[in-house]
Amino acid sequence: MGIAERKQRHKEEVRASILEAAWQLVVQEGWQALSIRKIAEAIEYSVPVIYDHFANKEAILLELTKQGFRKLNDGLIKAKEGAGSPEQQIEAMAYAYWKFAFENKAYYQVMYGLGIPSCETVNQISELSTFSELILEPIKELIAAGKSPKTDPFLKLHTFWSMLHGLISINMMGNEDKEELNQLVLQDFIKSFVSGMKA
Amino acid sequence: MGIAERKQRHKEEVRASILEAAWQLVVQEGWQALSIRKIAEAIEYSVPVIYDHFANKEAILLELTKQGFRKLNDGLIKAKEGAGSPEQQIEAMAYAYWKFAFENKAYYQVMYGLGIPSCETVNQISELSTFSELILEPIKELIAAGKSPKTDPFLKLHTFWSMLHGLISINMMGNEDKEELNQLVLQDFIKSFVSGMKA
DNA sequence: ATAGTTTTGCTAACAGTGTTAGGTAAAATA
DNA sequence: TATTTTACCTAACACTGTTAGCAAAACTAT
Repeated sequence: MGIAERKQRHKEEVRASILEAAWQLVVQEGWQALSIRKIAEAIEYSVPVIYDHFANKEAILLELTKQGFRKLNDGLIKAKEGAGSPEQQIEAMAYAYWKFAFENKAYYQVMYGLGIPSCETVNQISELSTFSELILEPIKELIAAGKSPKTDPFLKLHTFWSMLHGLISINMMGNEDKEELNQLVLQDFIKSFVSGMKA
Repeated sequence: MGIAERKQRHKEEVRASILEAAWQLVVQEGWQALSIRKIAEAIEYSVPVIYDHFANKEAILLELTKQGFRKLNDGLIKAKEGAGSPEQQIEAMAYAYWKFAFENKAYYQVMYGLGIPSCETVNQISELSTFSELILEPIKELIAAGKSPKTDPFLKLHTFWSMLHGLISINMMGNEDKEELNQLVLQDFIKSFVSGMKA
């Protein structure tokens, strides 16, 4: 009965090739230029085949965002593991986040930014991000060791993430001449964020 | 020779009606649903007439973003004028910025967010924002009055804006149940931002 | 091996998009 | 009144996402 399994395997291959082709197109031409027909041409199948694997174009984008979040999370986990103190952990993760965004601009733009995914889609996604859990721990440690142990860690988490996201998204839309400045801003922010919890 | 002027006036009326119809559609159905044909129908003209007034769809969006920036700047100026000390000015402008974003979600999404305008377009836009000039002054005052007068005001400006933008854009994509939290984050941030410059 | 059934993949279409070429009728000018 | 300019529209082109319906291939059962 290896037939069914071979078919299954083939089906998954096609599905994977759709995602791969889609990703290639997004990287090469930007997500705006992504089209079902181009994907079909790339995988050497006709258009309707794609709809046997994905309900619609948005589902493909959603899958790519999931890939992006997985990759981001991997990077964050590694950064955290490689760091020692809570401060260093936070700093390392901030840099990892920053690095991911700029080494994978296409991913980041699909993950946030573009208005394409509907609201429900975004909510599904945000659950995927383990960023919260990863960074909440060192934040709590820092607060506990500081002089204001009543500080709300969720508040700080939210501040941290917002700042990081804002810095990245502002940097992504155009101003490529100010990268050094933003490096400084990132450093400045991390420093003041950390010291703000100690005090 | 009032004929030419009457014609001119009429042309401007049509142009204005295009922008108004476009704006209506963006507000009602979101910017994704905006189409040239819908605009044409709304203004009761045929499609090509629109191209007598705008080079392409993007030019219409660009004009809307300009309107948005004008409105935002007006709000910021008023907020600044109504405030006293540098701290209060910064706080008032942050709230004005926040308020604008959520009372004019469509504007804010066209101004930032959506990947539609090309990079050149965005660069044209960012010059329009007088946010920098407005907020730089109280930042400088605050730094001068503080204990670290060597602090780079541009750095602080950048930090401030990034944070604000990040907070808003994260809040805009979905999580409408956490508005109170984000209000707190905004307060928390402003506080730590201001005190960070005094120290 | 043959008949029937499921799966697989295609062509072609629908409805929508931005954009433009080309023509007509009205208006202004001579 | 004749001519030129302007205003405007119809129709098309080249795309987009999506789907209905059909032909051929592959598998199953007799």
